[in-house]
Amino acid sequence: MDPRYDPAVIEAAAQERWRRERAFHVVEEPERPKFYCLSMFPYPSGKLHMGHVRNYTIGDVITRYQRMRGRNVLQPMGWDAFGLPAENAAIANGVPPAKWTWDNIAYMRRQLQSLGFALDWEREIATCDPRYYRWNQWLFLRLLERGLVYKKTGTVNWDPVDQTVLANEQVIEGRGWRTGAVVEKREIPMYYMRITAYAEELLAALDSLPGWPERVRIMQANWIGRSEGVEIGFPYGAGAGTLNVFTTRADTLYGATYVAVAAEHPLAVRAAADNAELAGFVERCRQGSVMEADLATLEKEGMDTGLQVIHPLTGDRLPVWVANYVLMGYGEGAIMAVPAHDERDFEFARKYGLPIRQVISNAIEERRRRGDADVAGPENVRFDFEVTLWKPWYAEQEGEVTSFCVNSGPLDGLPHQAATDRIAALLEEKGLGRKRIQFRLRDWGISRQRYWGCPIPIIHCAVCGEVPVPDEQLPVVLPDHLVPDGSGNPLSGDHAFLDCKCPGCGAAARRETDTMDTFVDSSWYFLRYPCADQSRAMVDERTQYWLPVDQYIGGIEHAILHLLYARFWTKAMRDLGLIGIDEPFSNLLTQGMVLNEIFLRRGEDGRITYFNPADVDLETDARGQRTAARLRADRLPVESDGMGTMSKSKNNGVDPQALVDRYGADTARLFIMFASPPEQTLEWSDAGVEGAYRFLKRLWRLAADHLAAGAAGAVNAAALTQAQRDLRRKIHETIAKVDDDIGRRCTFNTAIAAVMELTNALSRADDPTPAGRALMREGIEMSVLLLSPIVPHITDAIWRELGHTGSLMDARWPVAEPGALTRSTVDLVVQVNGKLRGHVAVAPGAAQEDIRAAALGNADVRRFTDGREIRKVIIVPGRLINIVVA
RNA sequence: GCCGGGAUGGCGGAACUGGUAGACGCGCCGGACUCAAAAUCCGGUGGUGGCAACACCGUGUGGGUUCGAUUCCCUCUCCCGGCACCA
Repeated sequence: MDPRYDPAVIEAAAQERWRRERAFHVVEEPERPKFYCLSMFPYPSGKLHMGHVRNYTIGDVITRYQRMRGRNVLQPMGWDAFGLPAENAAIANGVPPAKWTWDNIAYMRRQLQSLGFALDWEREIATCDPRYYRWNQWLFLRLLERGLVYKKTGTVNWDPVDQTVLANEQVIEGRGWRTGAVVEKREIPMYYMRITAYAEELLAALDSLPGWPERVRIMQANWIGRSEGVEIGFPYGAGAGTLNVFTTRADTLYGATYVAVAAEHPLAVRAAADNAELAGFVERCRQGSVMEADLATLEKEGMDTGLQVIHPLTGDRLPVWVANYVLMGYGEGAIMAVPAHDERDFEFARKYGLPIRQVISNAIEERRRRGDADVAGPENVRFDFEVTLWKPWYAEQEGEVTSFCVNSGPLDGLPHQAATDRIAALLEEKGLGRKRIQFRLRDWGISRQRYWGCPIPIIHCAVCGEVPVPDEQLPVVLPDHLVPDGSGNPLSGDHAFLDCKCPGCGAAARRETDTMDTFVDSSWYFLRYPCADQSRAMVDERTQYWLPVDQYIGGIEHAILHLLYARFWTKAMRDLGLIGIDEPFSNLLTQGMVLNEIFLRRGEDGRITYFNPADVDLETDARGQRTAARLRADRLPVESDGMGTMSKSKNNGVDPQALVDRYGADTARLFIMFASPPEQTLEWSDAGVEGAYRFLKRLWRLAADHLAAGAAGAVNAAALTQAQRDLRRKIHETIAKVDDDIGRRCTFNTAIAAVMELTNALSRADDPTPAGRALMREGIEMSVLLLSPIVPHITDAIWRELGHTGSLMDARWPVAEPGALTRSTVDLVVQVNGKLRGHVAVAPGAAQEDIRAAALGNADVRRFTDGREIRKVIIVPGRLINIVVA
């Protein structure tokens, strides 16, 4: 065995053999347990970034582990190939998005292969391939037939200069990214998918996903936002219908002092028609972006419409305001405002001098008011209702402080739920309200006014209207030679695409030029890998075999949208009879982002220049504390701006290719798995990479030194010295630990640390006896097996050097021998008043009395207990004794 | 603004179910090898005090529960992800 570790040679050899043997290609074997291991497919942006390497290494470790456990494992890969960056590249370089995308795919595929991932490339898909996206179109038509796709207007960002729709990302501080023009909101017709039809199931089924992180399920539940409330009609007065609002606090109806509608609400539009000032306000509300984050931080503004509605119970006339904090997209686009008990209404009412009327009180305040001396005191002052100051208890429903209605006629004295029930009954009698469930979730608008996406299969006919493209004419193929220039969709000017015949009447007609949201592409790609070559159907029986995905791995940033849309599509396809599963992903692992330090200099003109950490040298003092950071080129200091996600704009990316070229794929894989647990953010460290490389060199040398000393026999467990038994226990404890860390916990960092501990122990062993040599061989073999999912190339090479002829990838995953794990004594910690004071060694399973006596008799312990009263002795079996003294 | 998450030595992190805080790695210090350096190997390394044995302090802030809290509860601060057209 070559004493020098040469990753370039061994990695190329292993990869070539895997390719020749089609080692990663799998076929359906119904009698074997299957395992579908899926990583989120990449957008082909040009080259891999560290986030990809992390994502796919996690998936590869799980894949190889499950394979060694005997499962039939599918790990596919493909390309989320439609989207905005291809159009941006076209604008910048004049290259057609299709060519740019396919070139990127070819390059990134080679990169993935060089990292040694066990991917079945024979199932590769790209969403920009008509053989894939024709099934987007086909399913769109099926959903259209069932009313799950429909058309209505939606609000978009409009750049008035470029005359084009902008993505949220293209709106910078309310202005268009290219033109700098103030962005407007514009209403345009769009196709929607009726995801809200599945809202109840999408919410309820979260409970059936124990393999998902709690935080993702909570985020999805909050996103769906089911709330039970009451829809209330405020009559316009002259017998002309009602203004409807939805509220979860119908019990505060008597405190409603005004009604507010969104600027887009029909009532606001009507009122603005003959009120110039109001029209101006509504117009101002139309400025700026459509993003909720922007809207939610706006200063609350509003204007009286001059219109009034009638309170359904008191008959009072309430003013109708237009308010920018009322969202058209939620509920009815109108609210009843109860300033006394809603913080936003309170702020608004204070600003515009609208009346505030208390209708909720609480027991403590009421007792104070009646002069109950027991509750009089400074600590209860905060329960005074005060009209100038907001206090959180105003908005309490029922909690520790019992609240109930006041100043509310028939509701007085009732708590929240009873009052809500009463109000609903009273309103229902009058035909002015009913209980209703409202979701925060909105239907999914899928129309995009863009070129580089899947065409929506609709034909516009002057006679027949909007006509679905017949199935036999699918796919509607996107022309691949166009080059967008940033001023609208080039499809609108491409007559070869545009012009067609109406399938209904045969007249000349025009194709729909909107394309689909790229979330559509990614909502079902995992169903297509199993049958990527199937040309006659969207999915087939192979989909049935592989689904659901047993382990899905991807970035936490997809916790809501992508995962919710994919769940919705799965359910919709199930209801079309295409698949037999309810949920697509049984287990979900959400990886954290990859960060790196940001270095910069601020110029005199305030301009910031960013420097790549690879070009910066760090200086430290004698303790290792950072003293300076200097740019290598000019030796002058640069400023650190902390850690941030690797990005082009901050110039703090690390190119995975450079890493692989210098250290090899195994070092890259090892470092990225060792640096932090997968769900946490990962901070890049060049020194850490060196450390990973050093470990692999040590592992290699350990094996080479062992082999150089000649053959070793098998371990005879019955004839070992105490030191040998201890080492053997370490070997088998490591097996148990690594199996648990990889198989159950997915904490690959601690699995690697455990093997490092083992190889450290092996290096120190220095035992030339036959038994010692046999133990060394067992230890090296186990280390190689346990590390093989993480660093498959070096372990494959050592495995062969050890004389094995079969493929390591298909070797049996090791299992700890129970006999090797037993101990003759257990070390217990002794605490006095919770502080560590001593240790005692006892036999496993020693009686409590004996443990107690050993602890109390321990000399280190008696220094702290002698002369003091022993009040209590707590014994935690196998762990510690805590002696409580006075 | 709203929803979700995070904060532990000089640094990344470990401590899994409330039970020895700092595993493993990096960095740093000392030593071996070398003409020398690199590489490699050996030893040390949370802070403060002490010659030492040892003691005290210590898991973002302030409080609480407990025999015992990095872990559970409340408060605050800062950082990160998402907010429906980036993917």
